[in-house]
Order: sequence, then C-alpha cells, then structure tokens
Amino acid sequence: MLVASKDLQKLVEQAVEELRRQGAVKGSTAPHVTRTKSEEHGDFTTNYAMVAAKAEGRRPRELAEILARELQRHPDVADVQVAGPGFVNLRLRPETWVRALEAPIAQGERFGSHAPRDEAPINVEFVSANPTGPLHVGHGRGAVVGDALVRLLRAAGHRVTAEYYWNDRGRQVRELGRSVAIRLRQILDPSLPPPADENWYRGEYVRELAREAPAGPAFAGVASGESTEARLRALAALPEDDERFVAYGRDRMQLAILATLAKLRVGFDYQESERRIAASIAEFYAELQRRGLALERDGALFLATEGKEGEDKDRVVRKSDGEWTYFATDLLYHADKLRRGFGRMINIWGADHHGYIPRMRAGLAVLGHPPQALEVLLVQMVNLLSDGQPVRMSKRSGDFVTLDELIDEVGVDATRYIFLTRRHDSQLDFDIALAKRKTLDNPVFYAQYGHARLSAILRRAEELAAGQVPEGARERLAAGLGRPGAPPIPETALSLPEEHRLARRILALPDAVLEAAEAREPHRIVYFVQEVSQAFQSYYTARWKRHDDPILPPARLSPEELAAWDWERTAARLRWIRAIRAAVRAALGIAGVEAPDRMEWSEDGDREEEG
RNA sequence: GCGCCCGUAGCACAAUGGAUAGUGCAUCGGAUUUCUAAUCCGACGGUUGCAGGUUCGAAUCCUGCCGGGCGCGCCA
Repeated sequence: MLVASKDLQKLVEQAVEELRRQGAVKGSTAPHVTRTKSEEHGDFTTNYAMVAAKAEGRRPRELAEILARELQRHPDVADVQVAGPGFVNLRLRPETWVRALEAPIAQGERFGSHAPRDEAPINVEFVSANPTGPLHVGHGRGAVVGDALVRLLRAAGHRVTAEYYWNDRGRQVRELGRSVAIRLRQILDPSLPPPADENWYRGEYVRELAREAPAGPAFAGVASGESTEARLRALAALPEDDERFVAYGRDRMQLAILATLAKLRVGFDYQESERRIAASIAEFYAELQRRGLALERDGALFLATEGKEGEDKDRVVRKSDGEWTYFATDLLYHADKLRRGFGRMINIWGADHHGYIPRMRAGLAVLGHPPQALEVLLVQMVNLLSDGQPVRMSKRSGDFVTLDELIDEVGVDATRYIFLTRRHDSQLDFDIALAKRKTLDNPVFYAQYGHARLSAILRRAEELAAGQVPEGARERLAAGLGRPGAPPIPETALSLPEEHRLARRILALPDAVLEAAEAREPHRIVYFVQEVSQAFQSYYTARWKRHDDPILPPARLSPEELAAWDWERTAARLRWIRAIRAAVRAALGIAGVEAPDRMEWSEDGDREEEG
C-alpha cells in the first residue's frame, strides 16, 4: 500500500524508468518525492520536471505533463496535477488512507518503527557528568535529549548503545574525596576554619556524604564496631588525600546520579570508566610517539594535531608534571569506541564545550580515523523560570536547583516533554509554574489530555457495547473496537475531510521518525504529538458543538433515536480513533512520556487560581 | 584578534533549496445543553538583521557588514 514517502519515491522512479524505456525522456536525472506542505498541493509532490528540465532539454511543464500521465495509472492514485513552475502533485484515494489505518492498529506502540538495518551500530554517549556532585537542570536536558535520541534511532532501525563515560579519576574526584574529609572534621569540631583554597566542594550534599561516611563500605577496615562517634573519629584521623575518601565519594555520587537518571527513565547499556581506559594510556601514546604522531617538547608530550580539522596547534596530552590531560584519555576512549565496532559516535555535550570538537576530531584524524565518525550535538542552556520570572539557580556557594528537585516538583513527564520542545541547539526556557499547570498553554498537559480523551471515548464505547443497545449496534461497536469476528467496516464509512486529513497525518509518523532520526532531532516527535492532539481536539469539539454528529450517541437519546443511529459510521470512527491513539502512544513512547488513559484532575481546583 | 553557533510576527520557536514563510503564547472578538470539565473557532500580527551573489526557485547555500551568545590554558 502506498502511504510512505519511500513507496511514492519508488512509484515515481518506476514511472521515470518506464518513460525512459518508451524513449519519452533520457532519464538521467533521479526524481525526488516529498510530502506536500499544503493540502491544496495533494499528498505528495515531486520537483523532477524542474530539476531535470536542463538535462532533458525540455520545458519543465512539458516534462511534468508526461510524468503526470504516467503516474495517473496507479490504482491508489486519485489524481495527478501539474502546478506552478512544474511541480507534479499527487493525491491518493481516501480509501487508500483509510485502509492504511490498519498499520497503526496492528502495530500499536511499535507503529512508526522500522526494520533493523544492516549497518554498524551507533554509540550515543550522553550526560557523562563527573561523579562529583548531583546532576543539575542542564544535565537533565542532555539526559532527556540523549535518551530520546537513542529511542528515536532505534525506532529508525539503528542498532544503538546508550553509554555513560565516568571521569572517575583525576583532580575533580580527588577534590571530592578531600571535601568529604574536610566536612568530617567539621562535624567533630565545628569551629575548625575552612581551607583557604577554593577548589573543594562546598555543597550541602558533601556534608551529607560526610555524615553517612562511617557506614560506607570503603571504610570497613577503619570504622568498625563501637559508636558512630568513635567511627567518625577514626575516619577524621585519616589524611585528607586518603584514597578511601575518593573511592567513597565517587561511588556514592555515581549511585546518586544513576538513581536520578533512572527516575527520569534514562538508562544506559554500557558504562565506561576513565580509570579503565587510562590503564593503557602510556602504552597508547608511546606507540604514537614511535610513529612520530606525538612529540616531546619542553618536557611535555604533544599530539600532532596542527593543521587537522582547523586546529592551529599541537595539543598537550601529557603535561610536563607527568600527568595526562583529559584530552589524552578522551581521545583514547573514542579510539576505543571505534575499536569496539561502532560506525558512528554521537556525543551530547553542553554548548560551552563546542571549542573541544575540532580538537577531538583532529585527534581522531591523527590516529587515521575518519573525523566525521564523531558527531557532537551541543545542548544549549536551560533558563529556569516560574511564571515568566527567572528562578535563582544558585542559592549559595555550591548549591543549585538540582535535577532531582526539578523532577519532584513538576513530574517526570513534564520534565521530559518540556526538554524536548526545542531543538537541542536553541536555548530553552523551562517555566516550572507552567509545567505544573493544567491548562492548554502547558504543552504536556495538552498532549496527555488529548490521549486521555481518545481513551475515554473507547472506554465509553466498551460500556455501550456491554449495555442495552439496539439490533445490530453491538456487532458494529465490536467491529469498531477491533474485536475478532466482527463484520468488516467499509472504507467509505469514514467520510469527513477532517477525518481523512488526520488519518494522513498519523500515517506520516514512520516518515517523520526517519527524518527526525536522520536530523538527530527528537523534538520533531513532540511536534508530531502536538499537531495530532490539536487536530483531534478541534475535531472533537466541532463534532460535539454540532450536536447532531458526535462520535458516540449521547446518553440522553431515546430508544427510537438509538435505533436510528448510524452505527456503521460510529464503528468507522472508533477504528480511526484506535489508530490515532496508537500513533500518539508510539510517538510519546519515543519521547519517553507516558500516555495516560485518564487525567487526574486536582481537587483543589487549579482553575480558581489566578494566572 | 582568531574560531564556532545564532539573528524569522510583541514573546518563545517551526519550516530536505520549493509553491501564499507556519505553530503556540500574548492581545482582541466569538462558540460551548459535554463523549473528561481546563475544549474549540476567528481576527490581528512579517522587507526572514542589512547588502550583494549562486539557482528555474533562497529563511535555508556563498561573500561582506551589523547585532547577540560562546569558546580560544601544560584547566576540567
């Protein structure tokens, strides 16, 4: 059946090929088919005639006429029009669209997903925040965009590994360990002055880590038996740079971060550790040095990145004090990803890291890898607002609004949905008050409400079918609800233009998934949900407003009126609603947002509140 | 100074090089005897920052300028 762009693409290609066989065209130009933007232009369009005009030595309109005549022959094609400078616009028969609704109904939440591709898997690395503190709101956006991208790529048929890279060694985690030690001492002696330097972590969470330290497994040998007080003393006696503080702080923060992400429905297939990667670092760079790709200068080791990917200088991998730089391990890590068999690496970074991209690409180029194998999506910053007013992100030194707090405040669905309402590279205003509001200006509410309404109609139809209904109504309802053995519903029973329009829209989801995955833009799926919800809500209200033509018969109808009801039309609409609901669910599933079957209306009456 | 990103309606943002540049919010006007009530319809609103260029066709690609953001450590 012809409802996806690739089907139409094939149809037009075959038409051009047929014309070539007949000698009507030379056929050296490949046609390209797209969906139309406007309904007046039909369902699909091709600009073939304009693109090919020069090579064919014909006028575009003339070519278009020839192609149109050929396309007209397909049974699913209702009509073909030549328009404007030479567009060939193609419209499918309404029955073709209605029949195609079987796909979302049969596939359910998998609708829109494509068969696995025979390609190298894609690695998507995201969040990768240092295990030195709780995640903040900005990390949340990266997490949701990354997770939605993983879901989207999988729907498009890619094999994908979702990955987290822990920077679990180096100065930052050492400072966290030291900070725990400092706070431990302060618990025992509150008059102790804080260290003079600014490097240590002063957040409240570090105090908490210190308080809970005596129970930490890292200290099993140090702090056993006796009272908490005694165990605290034993720990505080350890030197500030004791490795056990580092291990304790790091392990606790890793667990805390993963717990926050799990709450946000974000999970990983693989977690890589910098400690593990770094084990082979000396060997790795010694080899590069032997091959002349890394050079020692002034006691430091430089990678020969100058002149690659726009890099204007060589980059340090080992400092003169003998420490390896972040870049050194990062590069080794990415080389290792390629060794693990990934054809493509997509990294999601905060926008402030954009200067790092050429360096990484240049590094890969030095190693002889294609630099394009690394794709970086930069996620722009999030402005937290409440009713349009900026929310202060920093309460005091070291503290900020954490991702945990945000999720608890507005809920997982709202958090995810709102993070997906903008393209990753544009700044995002996150209005907390708006996200909680149950009004149509809250996009999360609007989308979920639309889905709940669809479910409510089906629920009501079930009730009807189970109750007292006239002769013939029960089996029509059963057909509409998709029960086995029910009589078929003729395609023509769904007849309104807006019904056909919405059918076409939801049937575009498989194409939308491919396009969004290709563009790495999960936010398009949210737009899809928004559009479908809007179209349906409009239809719903309009049907009801007319009174004479709701989807289901109103409860107040008399037995005579019920007997005269057009149950076949109702059945066709129920089937249509099941298809819409499947498409909305599938799309929300890619966003990782729940599709509720009913809305919970708050009792304290939000509508009384002033805006 | 060099490099990257961005500039679209009052605001927030869409738009594979396609046709009359869309959607939400806000504002104003209207509908509504609920199948879930908070829904819906309409109007207003644009020299796509400016000037050139490429193209049958430019918001989109190229060049220059103007304006905004960010990055340019032997930091992480």
